[in-house]
Amino acid sequence: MVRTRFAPSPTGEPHIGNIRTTIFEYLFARHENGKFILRIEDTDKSREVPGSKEKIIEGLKWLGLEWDEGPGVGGPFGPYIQSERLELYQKMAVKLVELGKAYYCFCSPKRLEEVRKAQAEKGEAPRYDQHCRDLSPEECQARLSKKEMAVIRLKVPEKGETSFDDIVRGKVTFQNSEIDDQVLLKSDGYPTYHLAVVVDDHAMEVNYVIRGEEWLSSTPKHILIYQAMGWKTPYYAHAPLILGSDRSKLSKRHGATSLTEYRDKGYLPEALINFLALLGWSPKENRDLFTKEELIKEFSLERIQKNPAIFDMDKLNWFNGQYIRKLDPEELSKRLQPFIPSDYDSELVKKVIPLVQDRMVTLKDFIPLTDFFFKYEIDYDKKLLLQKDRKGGETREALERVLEVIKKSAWKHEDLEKACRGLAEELKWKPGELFMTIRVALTGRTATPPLFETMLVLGKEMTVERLEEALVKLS
RNA sequence: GGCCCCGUCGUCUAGUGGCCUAGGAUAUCUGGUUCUCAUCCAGAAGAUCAGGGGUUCGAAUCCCCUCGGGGCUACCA
Repeated sequence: MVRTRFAPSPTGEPHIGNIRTTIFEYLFARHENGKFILRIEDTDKSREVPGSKEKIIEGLKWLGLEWDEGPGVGGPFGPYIQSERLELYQKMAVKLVELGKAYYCFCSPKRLEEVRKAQAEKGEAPRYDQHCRDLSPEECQARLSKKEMAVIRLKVPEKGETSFDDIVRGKVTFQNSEIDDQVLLKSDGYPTYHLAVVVDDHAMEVNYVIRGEEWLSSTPKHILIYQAMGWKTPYYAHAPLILGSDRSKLSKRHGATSLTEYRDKGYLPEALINFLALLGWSPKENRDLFTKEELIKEFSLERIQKNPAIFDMDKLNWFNGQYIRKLDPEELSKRLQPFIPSDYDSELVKKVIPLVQDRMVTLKDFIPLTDFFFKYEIDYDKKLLLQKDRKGGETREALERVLEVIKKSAWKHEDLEKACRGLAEELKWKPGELFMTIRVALTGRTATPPLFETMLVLGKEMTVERLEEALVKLS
């Protein structure tokens, strides 16, 4: 059975690039009727950010990427939080030492620093000089019992090569001589990522490791650990990175990088999933709009792209607009709730929605598009009432006639429009001209939903009031 | 610097030796619909397939070199 996992480290906001890869992990697991696991990799105490674990969980829930095992839902291989599994890693690290595949290292950070500096000066690659690699077991025991600080390092073979068959990249080979003797267990008793990820993926029976390309060059270290332990290696699929507009790794300065930010900016989870799934992966079918279910049906690892993709906000906006338009108005009003003040009249909101559904790109657009429906006073420059070459006098006169005609008209779209068009003809105004003046009087702006729909939602009383207000402005 | 990965319209991509004088989407522009703004519809422009060599009757597709971009190079993930 296929088992994939998302293994975030709680060091900040859920990054949109990781989330894209997570979507791949999720879609693949679902496509294969496998399991999707969430595991928190909190092995670096110093970088941990309080609350970020909760944010990650909240973000996944919001996106609808439900996990089968992990925090909150449990599972047969728990706990799913690495800081609660320390003993396991320690045991495994010691076992590697006993197997002769790893060794204790007593070098101080200061010495390591000096070694690296010297290497840099000589133009050599910075790496551990294997100073402690051949310490005798007796000496190690002696120093350990004196409570000397130590780490456990991987004893990388000096010769040979390590290669693997990456599902998206094909065969990738590294010379063992190029691989550093990686620290596996830190002096504080915590594992490094490299140890923890292998131990847990094995323990949790994860057989498909799908992750970002930044991990490609550490994969041989992981394979070496699997081999040292005599464990079966998983299948690897390294997905391309997501880049910013300048082609460097997507970061803060390119705009929003956090999942929660997109939620707060009014993006729909279904739009985000659709958009992100198509960054670095493409379906066989030549179309863009896919529901989560359709993505699950279509997804395959083989169609993951090799080259990195640039995050294009314009296209996300297009997707979001598409999904907003598809929403049932009732549903849209639900989604809008976090974006409108709680004292807004919900009945009025429902009446306004159909007028702006085609005009919204994000949920956040609702307020700026419609605020004039919800307040009594509107503020605008009276010049907007004056159409090209029209004087104040004739405009006032026109508005007076509009008032008159509207008051007499039945409060129906058809009748209102007929009355106003008739009036325009009588006044020898182009309908558009007259409509624009009315529009400004009613809304304070020049771009709005269609005029008569707007009137109907505004109501007769408010319509009349605002027209009178405009007359005052013009006097 | 070293190692590894990558290179098709601005962007996301289709393409796995002939269907490619390279298709779709988005963005841009133009036109239509229209009371404005959008939506919607139609159309245009936009890629000498990074460049150069091969292989082949034939290459975006296979090989080599060059160039360019990216990732990694921590007791971070």
